[in-house]
Amino acid sequence: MQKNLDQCQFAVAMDSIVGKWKPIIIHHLLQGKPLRFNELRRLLPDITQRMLTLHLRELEEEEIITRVVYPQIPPKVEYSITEYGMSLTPIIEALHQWGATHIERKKLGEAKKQIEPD
Amino acid sequence: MQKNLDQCQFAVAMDSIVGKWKPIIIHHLLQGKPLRFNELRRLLPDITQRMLTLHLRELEEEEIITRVVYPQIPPKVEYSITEYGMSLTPIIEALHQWGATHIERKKLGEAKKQIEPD
DNA sequence: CTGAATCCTTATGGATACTG
DNA sequence: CAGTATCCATAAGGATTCAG
Repeated sequence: MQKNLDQCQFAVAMDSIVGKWKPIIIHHLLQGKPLRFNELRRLLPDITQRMLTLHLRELEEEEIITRVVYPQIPPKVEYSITEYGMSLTPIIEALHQWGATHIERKKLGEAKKQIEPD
Repeated sequence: MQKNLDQCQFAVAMDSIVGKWKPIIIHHLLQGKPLRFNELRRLLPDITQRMLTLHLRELEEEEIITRVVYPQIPPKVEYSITEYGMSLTPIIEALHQWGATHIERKKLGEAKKQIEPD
């Protein structure tokens, strides 16, 4: 048992969720309903097309989501969570719950910095 | 309720744990025993002094850990988890557990890429 | 022992315009 | 509708050296 096994385990897990928009994309797809590209864009008002595409490609590469193209005009593409992706539920839910609990503390911290800068 | 509240919650949570070595530093300090700078270095064989210092400073700033300096020669500094830091337990444990479960899959995926490159 | 300072490379994210 | 293609700015991480 080498000393950095723990580090590798964390690295593997973090790899799957690090990225500004990855957790929330996974979160929405974990609801179960396949979502189209523009549906995701509406759910993430501030994301750019480029970043949405990039993150979806990465999640697909990691087999966390699947991408299904319906060959029709206009194009239709649906993204869904995979079984493997569903295994991330405990992580995503823990993050979501913790964020909900501590968002106010963070906002107070930011406000304090405005008043008493270092 | 604005549409991006979820995004903010994830962002707040991710802020606390994103960083190549943050999860494992928190993980070790969550064991309860205060650790000295060089003890952490031994637990993280591949980290550089600079990165350990930087991450500890960030965790301290976020009030996830505390830093106690014992004014003596040679210097002694101990890092401990705070109550606030302990609230990250569900996230850190979920990451650790998921990584332990899926590390083999990842390694197989890497090996496959060697054989069948894109 | 516990750092700080400097310099450097790469990764990440975004703005904007264009397309089948 | 669902993307690409460029170009750019900043953040993150690392190697190395120096210091109280």
